[in-house]
Amino acid sequence: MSELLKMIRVNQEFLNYIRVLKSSEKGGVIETIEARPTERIIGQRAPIFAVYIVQKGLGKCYLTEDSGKDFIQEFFSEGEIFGEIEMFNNDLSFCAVEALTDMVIFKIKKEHFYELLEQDKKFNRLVLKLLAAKVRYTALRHSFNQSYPIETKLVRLREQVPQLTSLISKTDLANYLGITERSLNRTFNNLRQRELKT
Amino acid sequence: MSELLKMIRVNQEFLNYIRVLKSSEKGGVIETIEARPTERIIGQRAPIFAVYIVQKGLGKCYLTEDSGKDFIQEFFSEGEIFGEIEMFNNDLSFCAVEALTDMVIFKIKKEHFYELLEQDKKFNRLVLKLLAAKVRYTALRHSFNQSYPIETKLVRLREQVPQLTSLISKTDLANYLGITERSLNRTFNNLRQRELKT
DNA sequence: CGCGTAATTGAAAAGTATCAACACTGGTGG
DNA sequence: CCACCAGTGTTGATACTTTTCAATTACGCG
Repeated sequence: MSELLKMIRVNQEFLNYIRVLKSSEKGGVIETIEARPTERIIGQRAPIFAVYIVQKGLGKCYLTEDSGKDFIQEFFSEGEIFGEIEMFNNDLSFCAVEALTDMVIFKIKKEHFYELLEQDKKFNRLVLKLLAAKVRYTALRHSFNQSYPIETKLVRLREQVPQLTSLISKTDLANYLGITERSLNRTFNNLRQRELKT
Repeated sequence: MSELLKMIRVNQEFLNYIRVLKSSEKGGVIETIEARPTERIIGQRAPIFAVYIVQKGLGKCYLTEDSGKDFIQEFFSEGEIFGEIEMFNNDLSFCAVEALTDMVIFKIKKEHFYELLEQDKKFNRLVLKLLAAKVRYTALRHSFNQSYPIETKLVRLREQVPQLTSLISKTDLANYLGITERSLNRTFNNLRQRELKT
């Protein structure tokens, strides 16, 4: 697993292109909305009428299982899109999306999203690319998550995101890793102790 | 989690369309290949020059972690495509694909795949759709896998695939669930005993 | 100050992996 | 035809990991 598994996903290339579109003559179809921390942008099992692209800020995409447990699929930041999965199969959303910080978000209504896909080759290509990246990311993360002990996962995360615990709450972290907060704490403590000894 | 999570994936709509293409004037770009059980069709971390669509048979898509553990991403059957993820970002393959039964497979070379995407709107649309379905499937499976005990997972699988153990080896089953064979056996035994008592 | 949410901890219980031994199968070659 | 082999499946005992539960503390904010 030498593959890169970013915890907080971004897609600068896509964001740039959305900005280009926004300032073009057809830019009218791209709205801008805002969200404050804890605000839910889309709910789980809800019909979806638009896609959203993060312009600024940090959000989480999570789903609540029947057992009551939450599982966080991904944290997304600049350039990441959501709501698009549901567009293609007319599904209800399988994730809820919630803001963790103040966010600024582009919003494109369903019908305009379709139009763009049909009429704008570059847009079409970027969406294909980003879907492929999502599949890859999700698949690799699942495999990694199943194959290594908690400690390894935590060490990885800290390497990537040094400010880990200040950015993301312990509760969210635990739900991202699919473990309990108790286990998260114990592992943190073990790591800390071991680091002091050396 | 009332969502449907098929263990063995199929995509009849896509397969039908590939067949239509194959018998059209441009059908020449679609080759047919075969594979026998245990044969590896693509290797992990290999460059990919074509996409493959299953016409008949059953295959598994798995990846080997540094720890030596195998993790099975999915089993695919008729109409499922693989190799496409790597096309869009010019990545090396992150999964190996291996035949479990005799297989017949359509093969479309990279450049022709691109052409189809650009020139055939319906093909383009079907690929978008199928990528979205893959994201959804992978995400839901990950969540489910992390959130429930082994027993629940097994019960689910058996409901879906009654002939489970005759179709898929215990080793593969364990690797699909991300558990050891020992745990798989114990859980099967527990279930069996409990069913006898009632 | 007081409320609610998030974080922390210990002890006990439950779940899973590890390991090592053994059984079953189908194919291979002497 | 039998002995052997490799791969797969099975099991018990044990050690380890993780969750559960409940009790406590810390923190931000009106």
